[in-house]
Amino acid sequence: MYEKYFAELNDNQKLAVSSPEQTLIVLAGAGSGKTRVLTHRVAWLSEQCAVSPYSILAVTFTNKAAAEMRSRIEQLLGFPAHGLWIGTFHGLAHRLLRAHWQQARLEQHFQILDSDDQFRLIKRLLKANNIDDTMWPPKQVQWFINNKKDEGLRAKDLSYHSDNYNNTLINIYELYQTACDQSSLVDFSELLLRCYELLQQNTDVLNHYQQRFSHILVDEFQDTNTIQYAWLKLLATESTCLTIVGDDDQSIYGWRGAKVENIYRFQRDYPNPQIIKLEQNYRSTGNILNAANAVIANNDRLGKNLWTSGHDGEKITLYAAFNEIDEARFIAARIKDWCEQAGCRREIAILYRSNAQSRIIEETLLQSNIAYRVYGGFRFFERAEIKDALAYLRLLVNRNDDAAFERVVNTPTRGIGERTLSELRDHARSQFQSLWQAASFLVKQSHFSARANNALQTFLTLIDSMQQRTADLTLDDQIGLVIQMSRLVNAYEKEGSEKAHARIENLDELINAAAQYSNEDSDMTPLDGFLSYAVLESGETQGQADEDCVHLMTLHSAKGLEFPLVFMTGVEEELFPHQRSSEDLQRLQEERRLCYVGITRAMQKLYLTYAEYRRLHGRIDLHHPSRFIKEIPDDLVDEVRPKTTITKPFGHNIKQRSLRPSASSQQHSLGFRIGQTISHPKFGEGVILNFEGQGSQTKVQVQFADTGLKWLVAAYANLTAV
DNA sequence: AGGCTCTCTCTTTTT
DNA sequence: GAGAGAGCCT
Repeated sequence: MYEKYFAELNDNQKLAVSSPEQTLIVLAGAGSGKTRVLTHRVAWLSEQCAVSPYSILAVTFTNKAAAEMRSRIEQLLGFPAHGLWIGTFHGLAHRLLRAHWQQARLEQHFQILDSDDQFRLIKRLLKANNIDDTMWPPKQVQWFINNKKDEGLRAKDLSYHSDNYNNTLINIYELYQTACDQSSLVDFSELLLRCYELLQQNTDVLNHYQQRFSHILVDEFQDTNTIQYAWLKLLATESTCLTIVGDDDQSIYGWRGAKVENIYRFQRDYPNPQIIKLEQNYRSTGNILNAANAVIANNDRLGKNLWTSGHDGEKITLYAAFNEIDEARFIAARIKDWCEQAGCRREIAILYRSNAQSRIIEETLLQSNIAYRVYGGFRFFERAEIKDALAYLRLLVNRNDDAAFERVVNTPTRGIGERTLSELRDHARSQFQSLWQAASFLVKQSHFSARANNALQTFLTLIDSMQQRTADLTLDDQIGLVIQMSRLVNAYEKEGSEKAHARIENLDELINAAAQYSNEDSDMTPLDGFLSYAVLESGETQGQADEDCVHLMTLHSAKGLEFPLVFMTGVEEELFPHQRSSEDLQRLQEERRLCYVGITRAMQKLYLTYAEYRRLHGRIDLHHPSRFIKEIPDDLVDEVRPKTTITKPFGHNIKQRSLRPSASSQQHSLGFRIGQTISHPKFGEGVILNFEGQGSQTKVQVQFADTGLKWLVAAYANLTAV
């Protein structure tokens, strides 16, 4: 009778699926069937342990993971799992806040601020309060606020020091929160923090959900941040059954607040958990796994070792490209080979550390007639025109939404200039009013010039009449009419460019999206629901999976995916590990985990490529192979060098170079020698400490008296002997 | 208001 | 080198 659940599961997976323990930790290595265990466990609980789906809460990080989990569970159960709560932390928090908006001290029609909205709001606040945005750049302020919220800290929880920088940040945080509250706006971090406070401060609400959710399952636990952990801890009582699944080796989001330590902490907070390691890998060949194991072994970790019952497979190919163009051509050639041997493009992924790397690869694939698709990047609901249209809708729902007001008051232009707006802002601020309230008041007073007054009045009337005329329409008709009345399309038509044309198409697509949207089991109005959906689930709908394309994406976005053939590109110091991560041990270890994630994406064949010269930030620089390459045992790697035709001028150099770059070469170069004092037109006098490279690409390291240590390309540096 | 030039910076990304 | 943003000019 267990066949249904246990078919195709190994012993440890079976153990995890059917564990009767109250607290279960599944340490699931890459490709070890983690999602399968999670979905089977839900089905198991539901059917074998008679746990009602209503009592189960499953938490993930992305909408995609949540959707996939739901569909796989329903497939196992054979019926739709109504009542089962599966969602992202943010999605679930949002749901709770909507249901208990009063206790959460929110307005019923509160709207969600995305990162871009948040950034703009902060920028406006800095300006309005005359805060120097070179000292406190909006990006940093935003990071500070989100970071504090992720730690569960309000402005009042932070202490002032003698440090003016810090104190100002706290003040801005305070100002920002006041502005959000006044406009009924909730940012992403606020969703989590506000929900935490809701549960903490309302025992009736907390008790209700504590009793309801007898079973809580959390995926990707290594990605939880402080507030998410605290939220779970609130929700889980002594009798709650908890299953957490995670992999400390795949924690790659520390930079946005994720705390790997939460896995270790969990073992202290919940005594005697059952710990099951899933180490059998069903994805990759032995060689690939051994490489991954060898690399990750250099980290501090709980310790797992992936193994496979399959064969060793091909060795990993390491290609030392001459430069990034050569690297891209090599990849294109290997893709051609693969496809000629009956492989197809959709089996292939090209991974890179940073998005900037994709350009050369794209150009090369284009030239080689290889269809590709770049993942990540712009999302539909983040496009400017879509956000404009949505801002009109937000104003319909809530006139006090200052962020929306700012966005569309003069979009498309209707003669409301900067001076009118700044007067409006000043008045609103001094009277503690929203911009809408201030505008209504001042227009009535005929406060502005006749022209400005008129223009503002037109805008106010427009919004009001939008609301009246759309009141009884269906969601898509509502949005259609709002777009029409906003004259956004007319403005783009006038512009007439290709870009403007695409924007019009996107607006049409927005209406389509609205027509397809339905919020069955929610007490929100369709418009509230749609607006929240647009912010919270803005991506994902990347269809066209059936096209036979090579996948291009960052290492980060490759997590959770697998491909028969994988190219990991730009495996060079400075780039990977990224220069900004290589000094700090914690961050370096995260880079190494990223490398581990990258390697374990490959099922059959893995190529690692690096370029000896790469154009980065506009400069062509000599690059060393990544330290991660050295961490892979030699016997797993086949090293390939560029064909001599490509690298002729530098061939001797490349042959000479070992993977471990030799410390310092004592040779003379271009008439200079180590220890020599030279002069540079800009940097002044300095002493030559080192050389790198040969011929016209020779780089020289100089310790300048005034400006410190620098690497220069000798041929261009214009050095003169002193 | 809109377009132009100059300057500056330069990961990773989901919600 | 490229894109974003600020500031300036028309």
